[in-house]
Amino acid sequence: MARAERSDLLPRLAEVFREHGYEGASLSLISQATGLGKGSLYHFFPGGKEEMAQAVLAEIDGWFAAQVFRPLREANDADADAAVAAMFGTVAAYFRSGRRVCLVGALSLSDARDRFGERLRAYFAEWVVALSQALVRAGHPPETADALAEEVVGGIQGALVLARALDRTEVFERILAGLRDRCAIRP
Amino acid sequence: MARAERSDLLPRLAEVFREHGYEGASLSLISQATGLGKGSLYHFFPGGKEEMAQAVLAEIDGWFAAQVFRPLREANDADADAAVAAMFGTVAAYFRSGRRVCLVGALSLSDARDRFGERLRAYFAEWVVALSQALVRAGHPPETADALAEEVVGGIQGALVLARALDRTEVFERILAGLRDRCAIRP
DNA sequence: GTCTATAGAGTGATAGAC
DNA sequence: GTCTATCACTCTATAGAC
Repeated sequence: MARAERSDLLPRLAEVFREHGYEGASLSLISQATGLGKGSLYHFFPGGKEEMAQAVLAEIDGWFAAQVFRPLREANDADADAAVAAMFGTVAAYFRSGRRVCLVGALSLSDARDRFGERLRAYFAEWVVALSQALVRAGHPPETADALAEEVVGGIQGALVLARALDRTEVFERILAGLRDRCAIRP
Repeated sequence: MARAERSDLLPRLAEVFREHGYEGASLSLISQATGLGKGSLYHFFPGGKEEMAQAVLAEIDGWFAAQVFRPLREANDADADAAVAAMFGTVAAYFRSGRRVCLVGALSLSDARDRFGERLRAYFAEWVVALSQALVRAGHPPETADALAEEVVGGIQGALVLARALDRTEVFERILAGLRDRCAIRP
């Protein structure tokens, strides 16, 4: 039986935090989800629950940097519009059409915001900047691109809230389609 | 010393739930915030913390019904556009430009969603329907009004997430201005 | 006495830290 | 596994209004 590695634990840890939030993710739930005893968990994360959540946030940040932010930044003028369109597909798949919560957004609304403040800020700030730059390269006026990017990134978070409250994934899909439409350049 | 009444407690209770979430709102915090001992709290809310949260949600629902949903529903064709505009002002004031969390939205993302599912669903469903009807009366095509209403109600929730994560109230104001603009009829 | 509101010690269960 | 702290909650006791 192969020994566990810290990086192998992160996806399961992330699911527990997404499903139960920071406070609701008890060590016994985490222990159950990972199959590891408390002793092993403290071996991998000496800082306890806070370090586990920080590691999860760092991994989410890394995934979005590679799969979402970088493609937006690296697109040139010719494929910037396609990169923006691809972002909506990537995001819809990641959030499973609204069935999966955005941990960063959920923590931003929760009591744990102060604990992870800078990480939450950096995630959304990087997303807005990368999207705004891609929108400009796609032909949007620079003076409105920042506001549009904020509206889109916020709109995705709102779509998650609404789809979850109404328990209807179509709402998520429909809002994302509308946002994608607003990013398209009209001749 | 005047005796407390259940209805006097609700605003303070609501603040505790908004600031700490359902799980984070411990009875000792609630006791401290209300100045009441556990005995008094269980006198008013025999069902404990869950009944407290249900009562808070019912009051929030009632406030929005009177201040937001009803004005939208009662507007006639001539003042529907003004009613929609007024909604944005009411909402911005209620959420203190993004400094205050929407308890309904936060619970929808949290572990407590299943506990309050129907209440959360009803709140957003009523908001979307009332707004959509007002948009139609203001002159929007009926076939796109539902989607626009979802985009606006979701957009407000997303604006709260983003403004809180970035810790910038201007982001909330700017997104709401953009949404209000999308509700205006263009000749 | 009854009713309503109050306070808080005490319950077992479970939390996170180690 | 062991630790202490804290959780939601119960229970008893007490106050004054009627």
